[in-house]
Amino acid sequence: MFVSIEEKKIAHRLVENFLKHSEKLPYVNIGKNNEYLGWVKDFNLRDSEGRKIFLDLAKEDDLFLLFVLVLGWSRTGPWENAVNLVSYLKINGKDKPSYWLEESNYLSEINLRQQSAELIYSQLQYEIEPRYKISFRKDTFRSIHVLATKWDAIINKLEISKLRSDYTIFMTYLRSVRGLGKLPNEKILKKIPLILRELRCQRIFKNIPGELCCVADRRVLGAAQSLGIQLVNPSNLSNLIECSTKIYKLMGDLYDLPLFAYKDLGLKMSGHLIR
DNA sequence: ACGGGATATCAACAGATGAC
DNA sequence: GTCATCTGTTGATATCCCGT
Repeated sequence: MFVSIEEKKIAHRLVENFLKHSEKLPYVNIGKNNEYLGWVKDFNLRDSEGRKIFLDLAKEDDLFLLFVLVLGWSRTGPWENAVNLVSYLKINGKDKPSYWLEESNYLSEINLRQQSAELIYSQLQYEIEPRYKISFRKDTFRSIHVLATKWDAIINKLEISKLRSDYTIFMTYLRSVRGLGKLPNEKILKKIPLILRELRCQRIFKNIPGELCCVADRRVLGAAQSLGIQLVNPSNLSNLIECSTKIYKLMGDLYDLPLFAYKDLGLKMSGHLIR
């Protein structure tokens, strides 16, 4: 996809602005070389004993939770729900694929979900209070079960992708699994790059290209539109990759975050920048 | 204060539209 | 006609709103 000189200028300004204000953005962790360190590196949450909640993706259970996070985040609702769901599973020892493989377990988790949401709220210390009451969607649990049934295959595809240095193998496979979307037959798409982004950020797989790591969700697309950056509608895997590639060309190792944060930067910049 | 219906929100999907 | 892109619909659920 074509990147114009004007788009490069817009991106440059946005990145400058983003870096200047990144400390005020609760969801942003930035490293010494102005690179994004990843979302799961630090959720800005602590358990009752004051220990930070985060995912170490070198551990298989935490890797499983990264996928759960993505499933939760791909649902409607405040993003806090996804983070709290992952924290609930981690703190309460429900972070193993084998647990979710059992049909009786995932069905009982559905029934428990209201209590679980209240439980985790009482178990955590928040640096920033969630905006709404924590709640867990029913359909997310079925998807976690499906994830568990495909877990070995998913790991296998990741390994093959690593060996061949082609992570579209993994993406294509994940996209093909039915039941990871909110309906039993639906599939996941938009948030697939997030998985690769977090793995790249933690350097678990060292040959993941940044071009496959930018999320283009509604918020990112909206920001691009109001800034005058042209992105295709990521309605299938090839569009998604095209979109992610262009964002990476513009933003580098900050990925989609400057665009994601655009709203929160309270920008006066769009007026000057576009014509 | 409480329950039920309407509304807003989002991503995925499928059908419609447009370009060649 | 084929392929890619655009648009409208679908479905779950939290929140809002109103009557009781």
